[in-house]
Amino acid sequence: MGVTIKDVAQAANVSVASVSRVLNGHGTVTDRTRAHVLAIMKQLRYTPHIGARSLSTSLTSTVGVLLPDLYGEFFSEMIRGIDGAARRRGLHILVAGLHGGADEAAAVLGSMRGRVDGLLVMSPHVDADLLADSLPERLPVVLLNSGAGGAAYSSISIDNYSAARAMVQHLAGCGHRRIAFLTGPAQNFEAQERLRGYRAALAECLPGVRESVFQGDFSEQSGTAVGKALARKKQRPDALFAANDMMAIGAQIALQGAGLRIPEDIAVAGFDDIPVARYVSPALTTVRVPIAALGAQALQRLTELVAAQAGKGSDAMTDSDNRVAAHTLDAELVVRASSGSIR
Amino acid sequence: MGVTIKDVAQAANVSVASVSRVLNGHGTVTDRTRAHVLAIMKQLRYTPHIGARSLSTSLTSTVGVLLPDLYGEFFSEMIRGIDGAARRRGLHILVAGLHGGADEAAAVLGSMRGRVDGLLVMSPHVDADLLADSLPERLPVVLLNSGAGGAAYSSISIDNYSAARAMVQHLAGCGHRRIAFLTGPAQNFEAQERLRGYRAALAECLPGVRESVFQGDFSEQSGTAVGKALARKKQRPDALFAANDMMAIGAQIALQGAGLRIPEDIAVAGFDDIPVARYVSPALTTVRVPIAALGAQALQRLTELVAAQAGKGSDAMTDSDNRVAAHTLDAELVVRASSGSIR
DNA sequence: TTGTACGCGTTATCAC
DNA sequence: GTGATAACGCGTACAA
Repeated sequence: MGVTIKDVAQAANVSVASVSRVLNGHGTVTDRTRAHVLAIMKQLRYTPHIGARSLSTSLTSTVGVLLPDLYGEFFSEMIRGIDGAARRRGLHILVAGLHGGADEAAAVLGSMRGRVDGLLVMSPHVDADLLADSLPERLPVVLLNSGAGGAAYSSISIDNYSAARAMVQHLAGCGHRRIAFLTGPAQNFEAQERLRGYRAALAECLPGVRESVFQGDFSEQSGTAVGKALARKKQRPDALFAANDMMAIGAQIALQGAGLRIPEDIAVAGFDDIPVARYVSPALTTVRVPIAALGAQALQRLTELVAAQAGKGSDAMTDSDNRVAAHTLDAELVVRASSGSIR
Repeated sequence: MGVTIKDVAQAANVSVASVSRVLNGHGTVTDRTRAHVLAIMKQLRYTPHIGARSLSTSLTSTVGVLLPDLYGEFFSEMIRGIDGAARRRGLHILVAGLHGGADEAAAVLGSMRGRVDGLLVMSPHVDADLLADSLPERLPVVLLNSGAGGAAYSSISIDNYSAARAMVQHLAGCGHRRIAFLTGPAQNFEAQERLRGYRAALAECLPGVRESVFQGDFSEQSGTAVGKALARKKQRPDALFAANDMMAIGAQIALQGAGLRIPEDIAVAGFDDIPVARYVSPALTTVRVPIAALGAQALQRLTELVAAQAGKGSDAMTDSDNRVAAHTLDAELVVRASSGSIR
């Protein structure tokens, strides 16, 4: 096996304690010995064994990242944001995809003991109960884009409500009156919030106009289905606002396939600003979600929790500390210049 | 802190040794005691502390995944493939992005000691020398999409050469004669292989026709630049084959912007089959890289190496084991049906 | 300032 | 079949 702290101590003619002190800068060491030890460490290419360290410190300098098996850009952007923030703090990230349902989530949650100092969780299958049940010890947790934590867990999400509201306001401002909403899965927190924003804006900008909500599931396919259904209708909406870009794209292509012009016959708007949104024609008008920033913020929040817990020990503080109000980030309305899907 | 093996032993009125035996199924235990211990473990919601275990077994059941900071779909697909394969084997993955150059790579490499049983590395900045220099102990490594390992390290990649060759053959088969190639960074192994495939097919199918290679850097921007330059030329190629999809898309949009029709005036082909390739119009003809499968295969290979090393100890085998010939996966030519970018 | 010795949670090797 | 107990590598009182 690798070179240990003992080897370094022996080679430097000091005790392991001194080497440890040099390593962590805690105790007091002569500049002379410090330099000597440092030199030996470099020469021997010594790297501390994290597992051993975490045994005595109960710190791993690693955070767990639990993500749903969503495809594509969203996933990678989130990881990039988290990884960047983690690297800046000298942390490592342990990534796991939560494919299955609650049971698998519980298993993964459990297997995190001793591996991580905290958890970043983003999953529709995880709620406060499951967390409380299958979480090892008092592990700090930050929930991402989920309202499931309630008051018990810290959470960070974008302001889905306001963003959706702003989009509908924009559509109304463009002169559209019959604005339909293509919503996501009913249990999905983000979908709920976006729907809420749609309704609020409708009540606000177009009083008396009835809402028109179609059910989707965030997939392109469901967007296609609704697009086709819409194309067949005698009385079509002026505009369709989909709860995410993939559905918007599916709908847009279906509508175009049925001979309708975007945005002349019907305007289309999305949510997320995934890269593809720029390349369909006309380019999609959408809401930009600062995914990477979201991940970075979440990690930031998590490190605070970790520090707080480490500092205060098992004082009574832990509870109120975790109960920090949910924090939200703003999203940005993206209206593409040249050939937009809204006019 | 959490409940330890000691707590379980005490609650079950047995020794820690017995609990450990139940845990790992190694030694011999009465069915009766086994059941009892199991019950207590469940009741106490005990989870083994991995750090401690790895200290005595020097096994972590975790593999490190080092990826370049490439954006988007490629990144996430790769992680998905690896994560799936890892989960099936009960492994965890530690993900790190290699943003900077060689020095940062070395640092990250070093910090993996004690954390992982093996490493999956995909980075243009990592070569055999760096690996040998900054790798802790005899850590098994599998290189992804890189020829940098030489004979010293196991590597898995797609057959860039054959795939590019097949694409050019296809283009020639469609009647194109003046086929230009938009290449990637000169140091990039994959770009080199694709260029080699282009040249081979040219020599093979269109003897006498001079090659026409433009320099790009895998970015959409560089594709745009070449597209614009091409549009201004008096004598244009029949077809443009870009070493990746982003460049192909940039070029296609630029060519269209200059009033040229795709594929009538000039055919465009790409490489990767990123999702956007399906949504640009006309949809891109491209080479599908089985990214997730690639990741899964790499993990598979890595676990074999890990097992081999663990089994044989530090026998003389390790060397020849690692020297397994580089393994390649096939890519698939994707010719989109309706409105393709090639005709 | 420096060194000794113990504990962290687990596994594995012995005796019993 | 079961129970002490020595590692594993490191941090850290405590003593010197």
